[in-house]
Amino acid sequence: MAAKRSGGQSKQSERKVPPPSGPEPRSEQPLSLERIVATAVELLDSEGIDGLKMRRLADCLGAGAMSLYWHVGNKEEVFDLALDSVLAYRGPVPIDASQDWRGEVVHMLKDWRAGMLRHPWSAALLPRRALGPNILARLELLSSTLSRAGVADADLNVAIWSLWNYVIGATTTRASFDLSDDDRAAAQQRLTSLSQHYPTIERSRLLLDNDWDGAFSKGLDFLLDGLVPKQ
Amino acid sequence: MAAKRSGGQSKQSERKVPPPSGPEPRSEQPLSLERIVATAVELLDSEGIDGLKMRRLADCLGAGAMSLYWHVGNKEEVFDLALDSVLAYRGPVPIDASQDWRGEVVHMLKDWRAGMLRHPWSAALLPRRALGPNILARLELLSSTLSRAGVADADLNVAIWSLWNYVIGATTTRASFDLSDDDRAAAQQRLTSLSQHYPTIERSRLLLDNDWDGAFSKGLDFLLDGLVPKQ
DNA sequence: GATTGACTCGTACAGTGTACGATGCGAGTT
DNA sequence: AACTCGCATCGTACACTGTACGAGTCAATC
Repeated sequence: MAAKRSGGQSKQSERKVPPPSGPEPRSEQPLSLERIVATAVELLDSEGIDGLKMRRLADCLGAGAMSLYWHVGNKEEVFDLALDSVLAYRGPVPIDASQDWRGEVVHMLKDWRAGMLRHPWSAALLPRRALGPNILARLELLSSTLSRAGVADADLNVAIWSLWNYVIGATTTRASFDLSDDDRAAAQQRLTSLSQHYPTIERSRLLLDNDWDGAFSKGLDFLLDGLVPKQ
Repeated sequence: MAAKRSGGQSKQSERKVPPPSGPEPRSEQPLSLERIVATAVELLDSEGIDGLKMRRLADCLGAGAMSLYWHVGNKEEVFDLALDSVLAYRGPVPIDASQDWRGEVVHMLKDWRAGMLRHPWSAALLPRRALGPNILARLELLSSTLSRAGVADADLNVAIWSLWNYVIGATTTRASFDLSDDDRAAAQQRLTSLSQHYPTIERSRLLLDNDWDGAFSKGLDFLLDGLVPKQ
């Protein structure tokens, strides 16, 4: 197991500031990896995953299309960087430190999910990408917390992957099933018209219940119950 | 909650067989939705998700590129059809019927995962697509089985989504992390070089353990333990 | 023979990512 | 001052994509 993508690391270095003349008249400051990634995130937020074109991104930056390729190896790398930039984690309020392991885990995973739903494109991107430093940091936090909570080293692997799977599955699903009301109405109609084939699905209101957050929390509790049985 | 995609349903109907003259000399039988989908699956299997181009698909079928568009609305629809065609489920051997609910659930979910891993592109496709009939059938089976197992209607929703999340997360992860040995070696090296930052990850051999199947089974057991506590 | 409708496909177009090479620029070095 | 050199930018060009459009084929029907 490990991550894909051949480490890119394109050129570029620090640059002399243009003689400090107050806030530039916008869009004339030099290109930089940070600016590129930040703008890519904005673009992804507003236009979605297919809305990110190299030319468009360059336009938003007030640059020529090919200028981006000095800072970035290819479009894929832009995706990688945008994804990891969105997954930074500052940790919980440090008050309840180290007492409540379960609270910490839940907090981090909820924050993870929330962050990805704030940038829905990230959910679709995650499975295909490398493990960036922010993701690894979260996994490390998860590992150490669970270890402190008493999960045996032999089970740690399974525990982490189970939680990972749960979060990934939940966010990708949620991100792609977030519909307009019209869509929802159409889907409801379609489903009831097929209700003789799927009676239990209908009874459970599987596709109609909108309480994604609650479902995520409850399911996470169940999973944690299984992983670390209450003594 | 519901499915995306505006129902397509492109033209096409049954066609008169060319006067039965034994097995055609290959690649001269007429186009059909079935042939298109089957060939698309083959192509996806061998070339991956980016390897499916309309022109290439048409070539493989011995047809002109634009002929496909008589049977199919657009490329997206090809993806939808290929995905659902891969997710049919025949059910378990009917011997142990209805006794062992947990065995049934595990069997279906393992089969689900196995099917998707046989066609790794399907994992990447699933989250973005509509719920086809084969997927809905699996969800219905899951619902009814869990219901029989004693899960309250109020919890059914959470239970189903939890299992869904787990399966989706596990398969997409597995499908995108399936690396060559070289890749794995490189990743191992990279990780150990960062081991001071991620000590617990290293200790748990998170990225190095290759027993995906075992991890999937164990995690699934934990989750089911949480969902339906052993009485 | 004429008409119709199912089906096929060649051509064309508006994009896409990016290879390549020309250009500008600021700092050393001589 | 003239020079080189590395960083950084960008215009042009190319190969390739999905697919709109319309002309073509062919069998069944009138």
